[in-house]
Amino acid sequence: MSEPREDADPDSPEGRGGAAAVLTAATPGSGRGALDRRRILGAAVEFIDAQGLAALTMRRLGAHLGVEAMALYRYVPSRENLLDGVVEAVIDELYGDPDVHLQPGHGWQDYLQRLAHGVRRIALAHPEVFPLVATRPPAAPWVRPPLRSLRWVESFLVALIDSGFSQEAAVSAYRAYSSFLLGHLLLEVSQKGVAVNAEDKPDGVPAAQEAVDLSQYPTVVRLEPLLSLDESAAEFEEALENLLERLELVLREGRTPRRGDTRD
Amino acid sequence: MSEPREDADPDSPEGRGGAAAVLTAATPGSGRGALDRRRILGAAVEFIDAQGLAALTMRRLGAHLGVEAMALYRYVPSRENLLDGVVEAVIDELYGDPDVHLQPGHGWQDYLQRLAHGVRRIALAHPEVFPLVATRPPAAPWVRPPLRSLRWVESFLVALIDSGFSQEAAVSAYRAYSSFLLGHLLLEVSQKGVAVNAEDKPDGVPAAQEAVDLSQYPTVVRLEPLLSLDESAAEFEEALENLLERLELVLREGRTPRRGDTRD
DNA sequence: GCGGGCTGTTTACGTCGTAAACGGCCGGGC
DNA sequence: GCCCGGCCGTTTACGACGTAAACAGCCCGC
Repeated sequence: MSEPREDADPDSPEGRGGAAAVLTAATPGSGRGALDRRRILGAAVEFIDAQGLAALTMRRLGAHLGVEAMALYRYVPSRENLLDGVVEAVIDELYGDPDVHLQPGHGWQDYLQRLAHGVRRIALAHPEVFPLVATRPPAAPWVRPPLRSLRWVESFLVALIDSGFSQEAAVSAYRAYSSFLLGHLLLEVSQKGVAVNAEDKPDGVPAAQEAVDLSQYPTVVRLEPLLSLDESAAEFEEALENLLERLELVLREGRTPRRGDTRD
Repeated sequence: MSEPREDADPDSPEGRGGAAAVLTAATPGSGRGALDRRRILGAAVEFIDAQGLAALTMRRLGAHLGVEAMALYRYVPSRENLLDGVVEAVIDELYGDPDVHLQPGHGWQDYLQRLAHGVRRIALAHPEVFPLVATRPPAAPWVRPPLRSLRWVESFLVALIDSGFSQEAAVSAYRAYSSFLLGHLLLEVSQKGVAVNAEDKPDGVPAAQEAVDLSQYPTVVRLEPLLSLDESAAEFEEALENLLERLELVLREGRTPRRGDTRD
């Protein structure tokens, strides 16, 4: 494997020893025996990480666990529900991350920073799962991916309100924060996915250029080196800090971050 | 600059007479006959809009066109390729939108505003397709959804560079803009999808509350009315203008929008 | 008039999700 | 000690799916 080596992204899976292994480690000493929902979900995450989402079928997942497909249905009512469980299992890894706290001990900015990086770590650890996190319908319309559990929504809102945000501002911040995380991480993860896919199919000829005609896009051609640079980590940091500054303004001026609307 | 006008969202499908009907209207006078790729893709978009992505199968799409499934394979090599074509067809509606221009006639801010609203209009017109736009692997890793065509990437970069952005700043702006659009629109569209799904299954009992126990989340309960408010349009506007202000700063100060990194 | 190439149909295969019936095993009541 | 009900994984089966391959009607240039 070729390591990209920007200067050691602190959120990259191998870059630190955080969460991201909680589930598979949860198998008790008994080892191979004893199916249960938790073990099935863990195996599904593992399987998707290794083979991709499209490769996950009930039969193959069963085989991966040394069992027939139908055995899974004792613990999982359907494949759809299994996928929901996978999403939940993956975001639940946040609870195992020692750097992310449910309560803000060092201010709301520190809280949001840690939370954002925790989610980013999960996204990078499970790039094939993250699109699922992004697109599965949430429990309620106002629960927004990627923070899909009520417990985190509660935690988020309390943290901000306790820090002096108005209710409206806290809700507004929740929305802005969700959009930011989702957009950045989905793009980052899918960019890596494309790179990987392109890399692991060596079609005989080193570059099987089905390439479209680039001659009509001279600027794209000229900037391709720049476009190809992976600055995900820096961009993420930059955009996150910008968002926090915006929120800081909202907090200090005590206004709802709305403009031009005179209704209230 | 155009006024936001929060009542009557200007990007909602019925709110204006823009694009979004280009493809299906492309059927020539001949009416029902004559299969071709374009007509198949148009029908697929229509089908997904009406029945949802999960309902799209080759057989059903064939039936929708009055034809057997296998007939489609004369024009479309596989279902995967069909989905790629659907994504392309949908974003190509941008070309039919009279409010979106390939070249900036009134400055880069106007250009980016129009482009953003054009994409938003498409997302709202095809909420079931947009997740596909967001998650299908793009042609190259540096082509970022939702602006997935080289022609628009070229247009974007040229517009900004001609307006005085450095090459680095233009690329950086492209990334920030893509993340912003993707995050906001994916969340907006999926929020509406959930609302619609919840609405169109009346399970006998009006509210078939499979509801989790909310008593542990008092803040969520208290803020639910606020959380349920749909302020998508205002949020979009606010975040877009904020992004443009950020870019304006970058442009005026002539610096790459990086902070705290002393390398250059 | 006729033969070849389009175009849509028929048939067929392997895989999928999952319902239903089945069977072995194991622990508690007699 | 024995038996029996419930748990848990297997077997079998069905209809739908994506798609390969063979086929049939039609129309156009010769």
